[in-house]
Amino acid sequence: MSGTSKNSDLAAELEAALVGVWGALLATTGAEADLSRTSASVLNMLSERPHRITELAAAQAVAQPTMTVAVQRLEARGLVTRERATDDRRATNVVITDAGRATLAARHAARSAELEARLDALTPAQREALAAALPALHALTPGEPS
Amino acid sequence: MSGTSKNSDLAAELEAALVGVWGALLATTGAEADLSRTSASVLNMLSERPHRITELAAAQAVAQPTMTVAVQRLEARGLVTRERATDDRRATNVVITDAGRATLAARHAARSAELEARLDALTPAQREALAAALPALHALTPGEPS
DNA sequence: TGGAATTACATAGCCAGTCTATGTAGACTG
DNA sequence: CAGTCTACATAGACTGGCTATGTAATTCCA
Repeated sequence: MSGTSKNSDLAAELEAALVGVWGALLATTGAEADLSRTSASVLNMLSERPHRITELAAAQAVAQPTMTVAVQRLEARGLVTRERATDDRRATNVVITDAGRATLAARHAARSAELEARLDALTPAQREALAAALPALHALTPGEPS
Repeated sequence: MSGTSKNSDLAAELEAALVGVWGALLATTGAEADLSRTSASVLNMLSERPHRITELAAAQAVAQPTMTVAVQRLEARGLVTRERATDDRRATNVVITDAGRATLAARHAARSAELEARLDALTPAQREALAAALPALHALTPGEPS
């Protein structure tokens, strides 16, 4: 029962652990940086290069009108700008602003700090266990490269 | 730089991994079972024993009116019932229904199946690494006992 | 080449879920 | 027994998601 062993057990325990950790992270860092998961993820995409509304909607798995409104909110907060695409005048290029990059950086810093504080409280062995599990965690996420 | 080593690096990588895994789980299992995180967590609490609105609100770290409305929605969907407490007639005991338990079971099954399928695709070594990291993951979550 | 289909986005209306402020009924207390 | 406290409900506002639909630009093809 321990060699072959039940992936379902591991799945259940892992799920519980993930719920706990993620919930704790959300509770502590989600409050300060008042960006929804979708908005934050959009900003992350835009930090690499401009994207169109439709691209963003597809990438975030939300409906296009949802993304239209989300981008409008981001624009109202000065985190992105919209520009008419020159090649296709129906389309809009959404571009991150300096303020957007700053917000993103602050959010990342807050998360890292929070997680780092929790990591500091662990034993070295526990930290090593986490580090050793990182590749496996990544492997659980097919869509995320590298 | 490797013995003492940088928890900030581990924090950053761990955050990225958690975002990925959690996002993937949400994307696949979150759609079907249309329960919010709070509602699901409430049902989970109620599956053990009935609770009062205030207890639920405190446990979920939401305001009491939020929980009142959440319970009303759950009641409208037949997942819980409310009963006047006999000892304190101001208070309400929120009780899970059979439908509520069924919903919970379906949700858990979907999550487990999804995660198990992903685990099956890993190498045994990766699964062992995840199993070994479970205590550390739990330790990252101060609020969650055992 | 001009009308039909398609595409990219916007608008409108709805719902869930969260908040603060406030109301109400029961319980407690001096 | 009057005042206060407690448990919950209601009201109003906001974010963030959805579907259905509208509009303007582009593409396609007969």
